[in-house]
Amino acid sequence: MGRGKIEIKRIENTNNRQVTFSKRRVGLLKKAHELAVLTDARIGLIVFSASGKLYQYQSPGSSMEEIIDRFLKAENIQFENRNIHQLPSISQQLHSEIAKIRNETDRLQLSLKQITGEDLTGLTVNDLNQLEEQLEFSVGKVRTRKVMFEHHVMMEQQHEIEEQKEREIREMGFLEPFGQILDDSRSLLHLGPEIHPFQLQPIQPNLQEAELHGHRRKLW
Amino acid sequence: MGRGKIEIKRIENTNNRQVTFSKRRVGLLKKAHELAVLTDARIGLIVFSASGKLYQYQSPGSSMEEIIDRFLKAENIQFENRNIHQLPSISQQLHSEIAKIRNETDRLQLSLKQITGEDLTGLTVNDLNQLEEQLEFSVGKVRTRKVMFEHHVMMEQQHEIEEQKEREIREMGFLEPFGQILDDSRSLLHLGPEIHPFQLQPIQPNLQEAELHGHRRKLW
DNA sequence: ACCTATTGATAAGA
DNA sequence: TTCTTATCAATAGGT
Repeated sequence: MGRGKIEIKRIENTNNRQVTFSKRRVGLLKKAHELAVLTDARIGLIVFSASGKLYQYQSPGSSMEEIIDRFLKAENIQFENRNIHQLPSISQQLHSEIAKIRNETDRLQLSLKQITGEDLTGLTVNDLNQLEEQLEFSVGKVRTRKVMFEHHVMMEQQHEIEEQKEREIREMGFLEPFGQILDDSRSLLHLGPEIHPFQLQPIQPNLQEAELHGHRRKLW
Repeated sequence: MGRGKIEIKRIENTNNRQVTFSKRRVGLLKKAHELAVLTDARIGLIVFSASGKLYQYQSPGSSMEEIIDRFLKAENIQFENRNIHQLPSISQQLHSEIAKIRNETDRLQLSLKQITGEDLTGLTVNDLNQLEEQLEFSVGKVRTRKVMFEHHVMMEQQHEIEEQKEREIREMGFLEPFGQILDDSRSLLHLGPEIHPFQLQPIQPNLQEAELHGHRRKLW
């Protein structure tokens, strides 16, 4: 994105390298900020220039320590000389941040109460119809997921059996020709040989009539 | 840089927000990598999606721990210098308060995603059964509520009719109202919320890509 | 720093 | 989610 294309490898010319660092560093921080704001991501970015100067970015309302903390927990890493300290802070900003998140929390709590049926006060008949439809949809997703699980387990067992057979055949001295075929067929099914966290493909919900418990629903 | 210009502020549409996150996350990591390679910078980048998934980048030949370590040391020095004029404890408290509320928010968001079927990753068959049960319960509540509404409307109409009759009768010279019983039925609608909190333990968000994209419908 | 031709990133839609 | 493509944004090279 400039007057010419450049390869992504170390820029040998010192001056160009420094200029590029300055320009792209700004661009990177900007991108990080945009991502954080647009999508509610929590971001921590640390940049040391070749000459050792530090630049950093953290998403609004976060401290780098908070992000690092969370990162280390997620990574389950023990970190010894972790000196937590305080960045210069504007407590007013923090307070308004807190208010913001609290609002969000309240909103979520209400949503949950409504969707669990714990609190349906204030909902119109129309709201209730929509809610019911959402719930039907959710039930469908859950059931689909369950079926997929069962299927997955079945395949797992099938695989065990196949492997056992294979071993037996091999022990009997009739080896070779079958192994490859089996492996191929497995890869077609995208089944890993080990236990994988199971994943569903996104399924487009069927907005058409779904009849459950003999209850009829209207389309919208 | 797309079909249209967008403002840098939180994207309200959930689907767009997730899509944008996925795309821009890739872009950001790429930019970080390019800066690192082109200019010999040491970079550590930590990104948590709104749903708590972790993504990271570190420049070639670095580990995130190394970068964090270096960051903390560098910050300490800077901080030491500024510390004279700062009272860390207050904003530290605020940060930890924010972290606390955010955890709660994350938890709620996950619960909502689970109950709407938008994200069922990480749930065991047992969890799914429990969830299904909860959903059936919710549907029941919603339907009951709808029935009560209908009943209420009916009663309302009935009441109209009765009053009309009454007026007619009165005009004809007779009296005697029947109203009290009907009013009682109306108070049934102000049922207090019954408690049946939905509870699946929030799952520890995991690393790397595992994006599930449920269907989303705006209810609230 | 500023300028702008070009390449790169990405929003919207399929 | 992935692919395409029209548009907007970043930036390489130059002043």
